[in-house]
Amino acid sequence: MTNSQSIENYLKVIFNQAIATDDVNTTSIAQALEVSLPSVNSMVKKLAGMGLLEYEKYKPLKITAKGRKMAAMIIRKHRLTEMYLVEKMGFGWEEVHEIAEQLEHIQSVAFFDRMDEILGFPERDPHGSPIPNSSGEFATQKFRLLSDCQPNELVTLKALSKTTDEFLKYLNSKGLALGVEVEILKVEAYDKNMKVAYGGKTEVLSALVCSKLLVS
Amino acid sequence: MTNSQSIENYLKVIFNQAIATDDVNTTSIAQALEVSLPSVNSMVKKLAGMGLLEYEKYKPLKITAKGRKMAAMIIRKHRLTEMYLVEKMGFGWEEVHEIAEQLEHIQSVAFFDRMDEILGFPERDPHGSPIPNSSGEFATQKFRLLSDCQPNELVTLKALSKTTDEFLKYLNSKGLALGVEVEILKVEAYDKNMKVAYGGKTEVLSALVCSKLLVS
DNA sequence: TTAAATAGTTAGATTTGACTAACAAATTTA
DNA sequence: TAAATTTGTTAGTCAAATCTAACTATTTAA
Repeated sequence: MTNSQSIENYLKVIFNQAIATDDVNTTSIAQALEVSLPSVNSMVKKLAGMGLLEYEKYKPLKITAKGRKMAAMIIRKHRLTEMYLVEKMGFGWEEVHEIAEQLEHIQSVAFFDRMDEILGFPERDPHGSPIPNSSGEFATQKFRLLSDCQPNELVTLKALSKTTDEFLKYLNSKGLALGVEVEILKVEAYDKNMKVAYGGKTEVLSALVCSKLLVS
Repeated sequence: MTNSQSIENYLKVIFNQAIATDDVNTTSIAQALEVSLPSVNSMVKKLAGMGLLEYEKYKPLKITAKGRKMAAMIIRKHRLTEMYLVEKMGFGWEEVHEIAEQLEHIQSVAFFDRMDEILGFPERDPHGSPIPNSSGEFATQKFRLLSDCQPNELVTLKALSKTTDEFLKYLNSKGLALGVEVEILKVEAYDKNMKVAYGGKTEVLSALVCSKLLVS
């Protein structure tokens, strides 16, 4: 095999970090994968040898076009799987990440293309993250953070940043789902708590929560 | 991880051979997995250490109850996946083995239990092989080989033994599918070719083909 | 602007699961 | 039953992916 699960996991992490900052550093990869720095160093050299990264000693890493494409295909598998699990198998959005982490390493292209077709070629996964198409391209539309919105705005919840299963369960308990219209009633100056209205009720959302909700 | 994909593949092969003969020998495992004899030898010791096999030097191997159960769970995953791919994702029965070989190593129990539920707890996979339930038990009903049937018998195709994708494509081309009623018209004494009738036509099936078709 | 802290690297060990070469036991067959 | 063949085992090697310990380069801050 030319690409092991390990390689795929590194590539995915590197790709995700490259979206934010373009340059990627070794330490952040080590943290994301919960692996030692020397492990990252040796894998990085290997990936560079495969033409997936540009590597020079002590310089920040850069992902190549080839690396970006391969990473996009893995993320495609992950997000299609999440969508399939929610839409076609009845799982909750807080249950699917773990399962998709495993399924994303399945090699069969036909399997994922069939999922894609059955789902009607969705552009976003259940958490609002874009799903790369079979060429590796995906929607780049940027949403605003709810925490950057002002009182009296009426916005729609479109996606989540940095989710965890715990956060998703919290959102379930508050009746917050993608597509919900939220009106900002008040922003507390002191701690940036937001008083909002949606689904016929009012709630107070902490700054932490608001910084993870993407709206438009 | 206490069970790697490698361990799972060994266990599956050993289990399948144990069905036929109870005793299992090292060489047949090596052939089935396309691996060297010393590789099998060292893995067998490891599996014995895990309580999945009984091993004594130069003696035939025996699978333990624990090993049998673990193997059944892997086979359950494989066969449920095949059934799901055919019934819910529109794949042909000749396409699903390869994909299921990969999916059978997914750890999530919920994923397979959900498949099982969606499929209505099927007892057999698309090739007629029994699917172990979530406790590891499965149908043991034995079918007859078509090659053991006599002229003038009317039988129903129930399952296949030793299938390959090529054989399945051959069956597709002949319009042979599970559930088809087959009447045996004549058995050629010399080469055991069978002249049979089904679906409003007659065909001549070779002894090789007849020895892979299970009927009742 | 140098000392301290952080980030990255090298060397060498470990584990897993494979391999080849050499050998030993068991079985088959002449 | 003795020789030949087949089957199983041991010893030692290798590659992948991890680790710790020790070291070097870069960045930050006193």
